[in-house]
Amino acid sequence: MPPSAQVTRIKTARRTEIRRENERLILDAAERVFAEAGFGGATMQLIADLAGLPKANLHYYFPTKEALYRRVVQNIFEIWLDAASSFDGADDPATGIGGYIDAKMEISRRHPFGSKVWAAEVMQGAPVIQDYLETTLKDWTDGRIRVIQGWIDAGKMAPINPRHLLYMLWATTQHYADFGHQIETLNHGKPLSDRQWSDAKASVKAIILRGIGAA
Amino acid sequence: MPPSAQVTRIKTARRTEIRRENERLILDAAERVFAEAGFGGATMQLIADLAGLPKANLHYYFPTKEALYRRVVQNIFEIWLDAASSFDGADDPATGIGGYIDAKMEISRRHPFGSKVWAAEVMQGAPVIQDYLETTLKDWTDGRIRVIQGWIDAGKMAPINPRHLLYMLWATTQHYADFGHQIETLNHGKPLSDRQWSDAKASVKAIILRGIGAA
DNA sequence: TCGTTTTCTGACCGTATGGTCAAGACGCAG
DNA sequence: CTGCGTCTTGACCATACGGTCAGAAAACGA
Repeated sequence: MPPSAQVTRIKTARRTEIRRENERLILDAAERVFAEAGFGGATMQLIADLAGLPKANLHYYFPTKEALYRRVVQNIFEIWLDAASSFDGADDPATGIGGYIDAKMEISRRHPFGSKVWAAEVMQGAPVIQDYLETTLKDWTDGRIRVIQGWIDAGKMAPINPRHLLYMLWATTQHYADFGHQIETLNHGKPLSDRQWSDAKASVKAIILRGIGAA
Repeated sequence: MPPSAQVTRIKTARRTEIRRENERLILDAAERVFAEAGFGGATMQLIADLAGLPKANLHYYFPTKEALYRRVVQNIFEIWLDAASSFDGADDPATGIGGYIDAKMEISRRHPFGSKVWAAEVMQGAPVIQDYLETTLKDWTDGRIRVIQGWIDAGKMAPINPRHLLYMLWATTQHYADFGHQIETLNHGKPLSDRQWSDAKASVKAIILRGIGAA
């Protein structure tokens, strides 16, 4: 590697630091605004204000509103897929599915905005991430269905339809993020406490694990 | 009743007929557009085109975009509450909850657009129907929780947390509407067939009813 | 200090949107 | 036909939005 190239790399790294910090600032603000207003209702001005930057600066880092939105959706999708690790490496459904429920409930708690953005995107027909649904998500789903079917064949759980079990897991865990406002309203207007989150996790796991005969 | 009043009533009835027909046309179009684009992304022009009416005509029947949206949300909320009847008048959880699942799955199938509008509204903090959540929904929820608790006390089902059971019912059944596009994509791009809908209903009921010890 | 690259930002632009309005069409009772 | 209330609609308006741009400022290596 010639010296000039190394210099360039260092310079790039430094530049990248500023860039990354601002991109993070913008992405955080965007995630929140997109979640609370939807793509159509979100404005670049609102995101800029929340990020504490002038609007023109947003367009310096993200050329268009769509590009910014795409990045937000991709980010949450990656977090979402990471929860799969809880699923793998488990020999029995109680461990695998129980761990998956815990992981996804934790995501709902820690990333409620991202979860809502994802939900809204899918509800509107996934105009931006349709290819992800057809490739990554489909592969992921097929793989887990095989795992669950294996447990059924091994007599470790009742012979339910694995696909609908997966849908139930997704639905139930995401509900605590997507409908968090409704849940909060029904909880005397207060967010769920630590104890209540534990109770929610335990309740979901209890019903589902017993429901599939793995309790 | 004086004759003049009768005449007025007939006239009103005729007028109302036209009015109701056009309102229905507009509301159907609006429900679809709001579901597919969100409130912010929806435009009066789009709704007008889908309804086959000039845009100015929409403003004759609904003064503002918000008024139109409010009506759409109220409509789905009423349908949604009607499913409660399946819940009442049941003496055991298998009948009551099983019937409720059937009813809500049917709503997801027949009113996917309304379901999505409702979901988006709640996800964005229920700016329009917050009062419904605090009054009607809260009362409804408290009532069903008492019913479920009664079943538990009578030993008809396992002692799970009724509130989280309700959330699971809502989440799972609405998922088939709100995430219908994702489900369709994972179903080789085709909508669920009659058989697949039956399978979904049966799977959901099987897991939940067994999960609460009422199978 | 100088030169270069990256970052920042106010001012600006074309367009699309929600909403208005006035004029007319239509239905209908007298 | 006439008069009256309801409905219809093209044209129009003010505003807000996404996006652009030129030039200033800052960062940084030499």
